[in-house]
Amino acid sequence: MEMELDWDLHAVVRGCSTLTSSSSSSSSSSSSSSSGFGYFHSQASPSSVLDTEDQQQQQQGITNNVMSFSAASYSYPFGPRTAIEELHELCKPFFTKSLPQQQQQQQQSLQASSPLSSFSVAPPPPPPPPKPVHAQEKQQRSNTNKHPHPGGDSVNTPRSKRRKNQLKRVCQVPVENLSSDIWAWRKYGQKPIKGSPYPRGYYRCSSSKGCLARKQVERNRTDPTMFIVTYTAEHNHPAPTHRNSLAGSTRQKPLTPQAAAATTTNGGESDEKALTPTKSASPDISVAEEEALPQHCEKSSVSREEKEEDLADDDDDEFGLSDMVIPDDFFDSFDELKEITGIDDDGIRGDNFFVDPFSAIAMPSWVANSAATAAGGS
DNA sequence: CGACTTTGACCAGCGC
DNA sequence: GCGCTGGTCAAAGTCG
Repeated sequence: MEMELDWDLHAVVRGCSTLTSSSSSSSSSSSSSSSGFGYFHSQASPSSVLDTEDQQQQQQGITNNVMSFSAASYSYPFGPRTAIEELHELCKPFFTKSLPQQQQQQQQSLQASSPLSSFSVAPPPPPPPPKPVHAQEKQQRSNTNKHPHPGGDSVNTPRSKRRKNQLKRVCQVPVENLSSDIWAWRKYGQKPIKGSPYPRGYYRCSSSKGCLARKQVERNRTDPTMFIVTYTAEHNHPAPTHRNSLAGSTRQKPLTPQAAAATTTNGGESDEKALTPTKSASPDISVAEEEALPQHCEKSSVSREEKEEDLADDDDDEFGLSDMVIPDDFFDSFDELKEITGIDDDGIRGDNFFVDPFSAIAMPSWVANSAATAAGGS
């Protein structure tokens, strides 16, 4: 049942940083090895991404450009730092550059052939050649074409609605991976998406005011155990070494009257909301979830429709290659871990799952919670 | 008090 | 041109 779905990952965003810290520190303030993410600077990455992206799209569409990241890096808690670094490494290709097509394909085959595909580790991406910044230019252009919003929060980022052909990176992230992002994200909106029973959450980088980085998170409509994370724009600042004051805090609020009402009046997302006992209505995954390491990442600058289409088309592909059958395989795989770490089923499937050595590295408890519920609930 | 989530409203992009 | 849809804003409320 989805009753347990804990969409309340809100603050999560920050939680990710936690995982970077040593296992002893579960609080948000933990320092992360974020340095590893320094690569996510805006200038160079977008362009290369775009380039690759365009190529990929032209050559074969984006459907196959999937990178798989997984809990693999988490799988072995021994050596938090290493795990983190690994994580970062895994994220690199996603954040800054696209994995060479061949590699990605290899990756896919790898995944497809492995029962534990979700745990396969993407090989570190080769250093991409420096490229001109097309993506940003594109975005800038698009922004400048619009009227600055009266209440706009940024001087150089006029309010822009849909950004046609804006560079995007689409990732499929398993619930268990929804935590490993060092960036702090702040939710600024949520909308039900037509055709999808799940709402889409909108997040922006909260680390820096001027940062244009955004991400959208929505549950995969065909596989609720997976989340579709779409990254837009790039961070224009170094990765935070630590999160803000509220980092790691999960705003678990009781169902407010308003939210309660919302649950009954919100169409598509209503069921999800209704299923959210501990949260007000936040069907969408929290940041943490989203930030999770990308299980499957695609970069695309395609328009919405195209993207959705691709995603839809990818479903087969993605599932074919990842076959994220989380429930059994996933937990089975943890049985061994369980043995090693000494945590019990409750620890694994429950809130404490990621609070163990493994979790300390990988995810905050809240993530575990949401992940567990999501995996089981859907 | 600051940062966050929630949520309704606004508005631009897009298809017809 | 119109309507639908998605992306963003901002007020209100929550939390530490």
